[in-house]
Amino acid sequence: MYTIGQAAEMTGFGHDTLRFYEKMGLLKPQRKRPGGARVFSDDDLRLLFGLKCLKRMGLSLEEIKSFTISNRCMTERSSMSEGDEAVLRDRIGLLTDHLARMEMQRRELDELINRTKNNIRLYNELLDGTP
Amino acid sequence: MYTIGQAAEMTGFGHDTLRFYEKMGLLKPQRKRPGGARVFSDDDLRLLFGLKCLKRMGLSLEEIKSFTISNRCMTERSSMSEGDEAVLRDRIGLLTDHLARMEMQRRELDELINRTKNNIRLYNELLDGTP
DNA sequence: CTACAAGCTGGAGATAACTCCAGGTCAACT
DNA sequence: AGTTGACCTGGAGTTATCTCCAGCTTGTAG
Repeated sequence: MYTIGQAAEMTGFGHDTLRFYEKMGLLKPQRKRPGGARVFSDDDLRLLFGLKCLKRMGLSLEEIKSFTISNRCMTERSSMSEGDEAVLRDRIGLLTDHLARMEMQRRELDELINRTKNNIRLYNELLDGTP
Repeated sequence: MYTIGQAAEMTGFGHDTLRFYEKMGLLKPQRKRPGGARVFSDDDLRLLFGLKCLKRMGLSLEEIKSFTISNRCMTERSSMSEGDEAVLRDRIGLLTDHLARMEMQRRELDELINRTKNNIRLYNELLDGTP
C-alpha cells in the first residue's frame, strides 16, 4: 500500500498525472485515509506499469482504458453465469482486434529496425572506406 | 509530381496536415506553379510514408524531424570531405540511440503480444469449459 | 500548540498535433 | 465574362494529455 507520492516515484508518473488518470476512470485507488487520501495497491502499480507500456506502443488513454477494464473484469470473475457468455465473446473480439493491431505494429517495427541497421552499416562503411 | 490533393489522398494525411508538416520543416515540396501551389515528388511521398510509420511507433514530430533530416543528408551526399566525418559520427550516434529504443520497444511489444495471446486463450478456455 | 510536509479539490494553463475558416489567386470549362 | 474547383495564407479553434496553482485538511516533529 503506497501513497500517491510513492506511487508516482515508483512508476515515474507525476502525482498530478495519477490524479488525472483517476479522473479519467483509468484507475480507482482506494480512499480510506481520513482526509480522503489515495492508497495505491500493488495491483494499481501493475496497472500503471502496463499502462506505461501501452502508451509507448502509441495507444491513446481511451483505448488503454477499454483494454485494461476488460482485462480487469476477466481477472475479477472466476466463474461464469449464463448471460455473461456474450460479454465474454465481446471481450475476446476486442482483444483479438488489439492483438492484430499489435502484430501489424510489430511487423512495421521490424522493418524499421532493419532499415535503420542498414543505414548505420552504410554510414560505417562510408567512414571506414575513406580514412 | 503530385498536387497537395493527390499527395493527401495517396498518403492518407489531410491537406491541412501536409501544410502543417511543411510549416514545421518536416517537408519541403517545391513551389513552382504560378499561384505558389506545392508540387510533391515521389521522394516527398516516400518521406511521408516513412513519417507515418515512425508516428505509429510513437515518435513525436520533432523526433521524426531530426531523424528524417539526418537521413536526407545522408542520401544527398555521395562523397565525403574531411570535416564531415564528425557530423557523420553524430548521425551514427543518433541512429544507434534510435535503434536501441526501437529494439526495447520491440521487446515490450513482444511481451504484450504474448500476454494478450494468453488472455485470449484463457477466455476461450473459459467459454469452452462451461457449455 | 505550532510548523511543516504531503494530500486534497476544482479549475486554469500549456503543449503537441492537428483541423477549420474566411477571404484571395489561378486555370479550365460554358 | 462568369462559374467552378483546387490551391493559397494567416490565424483561430479543437482534442488529448498533461501540469500547475490557490486555498484547504491532516499527521507528525519540535
